[in-house]
Amino acid sequence: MAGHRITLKDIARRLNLSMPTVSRALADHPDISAATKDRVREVAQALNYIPNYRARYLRAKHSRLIALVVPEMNMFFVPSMITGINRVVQQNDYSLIVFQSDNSIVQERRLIEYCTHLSADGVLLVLSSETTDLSHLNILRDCDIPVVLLDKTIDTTKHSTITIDDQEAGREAASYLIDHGHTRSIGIFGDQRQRISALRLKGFRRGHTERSIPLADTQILRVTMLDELEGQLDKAFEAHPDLTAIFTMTDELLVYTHHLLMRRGVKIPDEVSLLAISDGQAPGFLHPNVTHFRHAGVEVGERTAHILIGMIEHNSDAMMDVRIRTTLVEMGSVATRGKKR
Amino acid sequence: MAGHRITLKDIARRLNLSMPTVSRALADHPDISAATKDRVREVAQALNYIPNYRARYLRAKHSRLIALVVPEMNMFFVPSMITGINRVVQQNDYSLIVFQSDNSIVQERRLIEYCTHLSADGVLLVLSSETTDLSHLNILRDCDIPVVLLDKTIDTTKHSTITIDDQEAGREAASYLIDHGHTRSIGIFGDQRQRISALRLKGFRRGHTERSIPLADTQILRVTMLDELEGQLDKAFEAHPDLTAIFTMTDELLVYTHHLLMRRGVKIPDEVSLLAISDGQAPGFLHPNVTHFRHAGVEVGERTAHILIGMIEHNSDAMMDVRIRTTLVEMGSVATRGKKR
DNA sequence: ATCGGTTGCGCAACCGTTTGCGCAACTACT
DNA sequence: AGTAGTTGCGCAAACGGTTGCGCAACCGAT
Repeated sequence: MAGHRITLKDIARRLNLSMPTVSRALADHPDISAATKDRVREVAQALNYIPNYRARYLRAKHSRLIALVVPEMNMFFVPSMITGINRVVQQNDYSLIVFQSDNSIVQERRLIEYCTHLSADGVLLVLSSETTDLSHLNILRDCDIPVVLLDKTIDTTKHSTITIDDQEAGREAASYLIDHGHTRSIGIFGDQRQRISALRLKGFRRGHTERSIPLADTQILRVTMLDELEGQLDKAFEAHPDLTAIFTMTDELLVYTHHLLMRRGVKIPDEVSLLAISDGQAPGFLHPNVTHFRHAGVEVGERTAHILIGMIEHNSDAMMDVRIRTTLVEMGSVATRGKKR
Repeated sequence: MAGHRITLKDIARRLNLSMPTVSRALADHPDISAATKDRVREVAQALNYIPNYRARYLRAKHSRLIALVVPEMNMFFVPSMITGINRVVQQNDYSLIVFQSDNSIVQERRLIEYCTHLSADGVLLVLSSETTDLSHLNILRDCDIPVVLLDKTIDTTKHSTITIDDQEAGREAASYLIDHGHTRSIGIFGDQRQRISALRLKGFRRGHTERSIPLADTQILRVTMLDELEGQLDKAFEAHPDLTAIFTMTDELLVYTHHLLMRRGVKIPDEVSLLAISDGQAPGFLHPNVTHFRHAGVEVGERTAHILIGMIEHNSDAMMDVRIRTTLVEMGSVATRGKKR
């Protein structure tokens, strides 16, 4: 029986029926009598019939495929985000197809194009760090494929976007530190060409000015490559012997900063307090646990997938710009200083 | 121009050619003259022609789709494995489609079936923890879809399998500790119903007996749920006040164990040495860094993908059983004790 | 002029499924 | 008996592309 997959035609032949009848029987179409449906189902079962979705969706305009393009699988945000996306996607009978651009704009463009070849019903995109404009998304619009940008974005976007409220998170972090008496902290931020970094820094700054706490430029670390961190941190400690707190903008920065602090023998939070924006996993296994503003990847993924599926199914081209608020999770790495609080 | 995607027919009409000619021109078929090819390509470009892969592969027997089914996206192994798989898959012009079974056998079965609907060319499967037999893979054989099991497997498999050499890794770990003078260590292992746990434990045991070092059953922790770990660890410390080393079987166990040790104020490696089998990421940001037998996810993914693609393209049903050796990465968390070298 | 070979293209079938429409047979109502 | 409505099914086209084969036109060699 091998060498040939059972088709509707086989079933039809076996029952002296026509293909359309078999097709409708399996689809539970009202035109077909109950008796026939039973016979068809029985034979389909016996012959181990497996529908061919490629053929089915060739006729339909949709494919029930959703593509996700991520720059890389880092260990923090992306896996949990995929978990969230996957959950919603599977619930709605779509399949998720994952591509990785390796932070290359060339790859990203190629993959987006590939999505059109596959006739994906929708695209979820986390921009690569090289991406500076969104012209390569035009092809999606030409094909009427909705796209939602996640997490990372750039300024002039004309596309639906889900991010966390980066600026607000930065502001709250600063505010939280100041509330606990930390008037001299340093903030560790990523590549400033990325909007996400710029916004978090902007918020962090604003949090200080709002409370009229000075924030020198030497209190801001801008880390493009992770291996610069150690040197920059050394300098910051030298410039600010009185610093009492450190804020890290991402999980990557957090775990490495934590590691460096331990190596210096710095006691957390007795000597230096530590605060982060995080997905919530790393803070739980670092010691001591780290207080953070949580930015739950699963939830971001779920909401994003919902929005995309909504766009697909209601053919809506409405542009959304959702900003997800972070939530404070106190885990004891920030000590209270001075008279405040 | 919207509302209708350009097809070969459109191009053909525009050039007064037939569809087959256009198709062959774009495929660079030798039967077509260079002049015609140029004209076709030009028009295709101008009209923004996008091939429909569903239609193309309807005729071909293959889909150039590879499905990956994982139980969950934990933060350690899976992301790096996906990175590796993705690299090879993309290099070979396949696409990777990722499903998550949430550690449910029901989901796993459903997803495997779904792979057949999609006519995936091959399936990569990391078994869910609930899976105890492989009968749900028969449907893949019926459809001539090759499958490779990764990382996790069960005993009676009749399928190609890529794992690390779990038993050997366990043995080497024990041996390494003994070499460094640790004759009283405890080993932390996962759910014993999983083959991977049983093998690593078996190896750890053998490593001890080979060197005639006794290993009491109280030196073995079997952790099914992570929250049991703390209690079991307390007991072990009580039962073996002379213990000098701890071995953890996975990254999850490592980070949590590390956390608990820090909380107890245990100095690593001065008071207790720490050794792990790991993907290599966590040991780098824990403090101190952790010596481990590395089990590189990227490499596993790459090799697996290669093997699967080989099976697909050479139609080989040869069964392979590849065991990848781990490599020792010394990061200073294991101290040398006693007279031994 | 005849023949064999090449070049460049079109015809038609095919992949597996869905769907609009038509139609025979049957039922029920006047 | 005639009409109208229903029930259950088949015909054929369509989705968008690929492929085996045929064939006319042209080439150069005999």
